[in-house]
Amino acid sequence: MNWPSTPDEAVALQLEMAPLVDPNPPAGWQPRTAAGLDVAYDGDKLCAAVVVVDLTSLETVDQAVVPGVTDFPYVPGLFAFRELPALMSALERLTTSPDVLICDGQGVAHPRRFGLASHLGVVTGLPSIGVAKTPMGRYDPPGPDRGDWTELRDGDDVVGRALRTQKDVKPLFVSIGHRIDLDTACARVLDLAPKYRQPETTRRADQLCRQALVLDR
DNA sequence: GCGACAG
DNA sequence: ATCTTGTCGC
Repeated sequence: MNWPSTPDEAVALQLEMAPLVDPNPPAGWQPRTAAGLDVAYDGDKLCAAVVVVDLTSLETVDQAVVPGVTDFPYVPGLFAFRELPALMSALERLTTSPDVLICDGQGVAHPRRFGLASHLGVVTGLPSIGVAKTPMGRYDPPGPDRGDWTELRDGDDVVGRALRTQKDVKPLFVSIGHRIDLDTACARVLDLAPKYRQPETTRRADQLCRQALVLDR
């Protein structure tokens, strides 16, 4: 199927692609770098940014920003269709391929098990993690300490975790995107968030696309 | 029928 | 997402 032009077509594409999500990590996979992705908006204009970070030192090793326009309106459940094109072109401008994508939104914690992180993962073939600030599902509050977590459920399915990345700070909602397991996904998110609620990847991508949006006008 | 609904 | 000041705390 081609790129959808209506919400109905978008839903159909998600239903068609959801079975392509692979919950198994690549054989012997040991990620050294992680890419954070984010988009900032100004009316119908936007900027997408990707920042690649070394998982051990947390230093930025690569980054890219691209301008664009909003094609798709924001519709809950169809968020990916708004940001995916711009994020893909930003990814194409990196000089090296990151080992895992850290996405600002859900992975399989989604009505059709195919949120932004899963969509990006399947399209790129890269392992991906969904890290959302608000849940799409039900959960009980995790304990107050960094690393505490509870299950995020959609009906009877466990689709992710409510993960506390800092003591007494609102939890993040982590779900697998593609080619990764939930334990590993949460461990890497904690690695990337030693000091703040959000992973360093997301924080830097957020900062980069915002400043690019300003300079571009 | 009514409310809820990633960013 | 974005609109928006000061303020409490490490």
